[in-house]
Amino acid sequence: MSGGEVQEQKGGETLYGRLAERLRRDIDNGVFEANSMLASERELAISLGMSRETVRKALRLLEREGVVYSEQGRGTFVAPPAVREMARVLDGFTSDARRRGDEPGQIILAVDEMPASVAIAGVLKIEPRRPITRVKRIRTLNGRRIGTQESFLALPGSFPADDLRVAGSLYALIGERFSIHATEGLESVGSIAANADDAALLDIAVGAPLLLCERITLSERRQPFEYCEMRYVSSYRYTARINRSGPTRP
Amino acid sequence: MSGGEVQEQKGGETLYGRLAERLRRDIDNGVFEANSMLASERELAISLGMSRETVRKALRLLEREGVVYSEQGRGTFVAPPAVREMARVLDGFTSDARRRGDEPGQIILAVDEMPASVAIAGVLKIEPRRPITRVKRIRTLNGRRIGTQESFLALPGSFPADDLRVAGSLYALIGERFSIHATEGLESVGSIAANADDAALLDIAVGAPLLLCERITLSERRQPFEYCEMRYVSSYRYTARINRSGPTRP
DNA sequence: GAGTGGTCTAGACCACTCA
DNA sequence: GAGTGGTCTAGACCACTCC
Repeated sequence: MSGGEVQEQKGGETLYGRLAERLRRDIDNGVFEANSMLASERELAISLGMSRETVRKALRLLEREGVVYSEQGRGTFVAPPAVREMARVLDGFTSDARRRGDEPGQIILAVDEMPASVAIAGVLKIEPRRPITRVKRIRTLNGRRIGTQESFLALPGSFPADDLRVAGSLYALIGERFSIHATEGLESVGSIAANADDAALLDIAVGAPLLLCERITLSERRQPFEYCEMRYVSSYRYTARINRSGPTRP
Repeated sequence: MSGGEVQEQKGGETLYGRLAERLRRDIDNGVFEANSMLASERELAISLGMSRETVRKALRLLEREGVVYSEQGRGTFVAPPAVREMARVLDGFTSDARRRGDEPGQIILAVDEMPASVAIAGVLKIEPRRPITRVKRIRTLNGRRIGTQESFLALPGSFPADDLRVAGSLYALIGERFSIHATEGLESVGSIAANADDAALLDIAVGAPLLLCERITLSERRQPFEYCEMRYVSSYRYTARINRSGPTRP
């Protein structure tokens, strides 16, 4: 048994991560045809000089990304391009938009401190009236106004609006300033009619249909630190890949 | 090295699946407090008589479900209840609603065959004018009409509306009848104003804001077999847990 | 029956956190 | 430095598909 031998671990990445990256690139570049079979896990392991479990980790990663799919007893196959091109994660407005080749932007309307209302204190798990930071912005796409966004943040301190203008991304600023890193969140979507504020900010009629997205964002330690409400005009769409895996009802 | 020993594999499930189930149940029943640390992977492995990798598989499964979270160098912790109760997967209208304790229902308006339009043939990757099955339904929640749903299905054959009434679930019927099993899909959401049809079916005013959801559903072999358009009244909401894991841009 | 993915093991080293 | 999760290995058995 030669369990842990040398393990070169170069480049700061993992072995399976590098293999996944390489396979992903090959598949994107059309080295393999859609639905064609990859080499078997055992073949890959032997030819690359790594363990089969490591190959499997790379393949399971690619499967979760929608790049390949495996079937027991048959093999591992290249997913059709339509599937591969699907947006993979809803990781926020900016990258969602960038992924589709659009240029996102923002207009910062306000960054101020206010006492938490009972409702917001409830979702952020803090005491009511504790000071929170409010950030109100207009989201743009290729210069066009497509929605408003209002964030309520429970943070150790506040920051001036100019810092956000410089940083560009709210999450990047919060990560750098307060060492709070967003990991996941609960999102909820629905529809709503534009009110007078929305109408004025987005240059639409009162009563026009808007896409309403609410989000509670969690830190690494799973503490909610942001409640966020977004209202998008109907031309904007929000896209995601959905896994239908049996969760055994949480 | 006694690699593959007896491996009892009873009950048709996997070892790590049963461990995950047990931990999930204990956590739900409050055996552990929120944010409290679980036994370490090594301890669990020894005390349960299984390998550490198997314990890890169970923990990674629970982590993806949002039940626990791990931090390198610190330990594995119970996620706060708010996180655990988050809807885990958007696995279709019915279970999304059931998870929140509501009673979903449907009114089947039409099941018929029609030639595929160019647009639908495009997304389903079939030739235009090939016959497809159309299913139009009204979705209800606790008896109230909350939305319309129109599915366009590329199937080897059709079925009478009564079969769908008996089966209850469209996916269950398709799985049983044609051995096509839905695995994942691309969903897109936006907003739209109600047209005359929507208004009549949902008993709302023309122009009222609706939540528009489109879905392309894929089979196990990653062939698209359904294009589906859903329109929900604004009181209905659609909820999901979002992972913010760096995907290295697909 | 040959080949495939799915599970499981016993052990190793590494990176990290925390006292 | 003790303890934790993260990675990796070499090898085994099982369930499944396809010929």
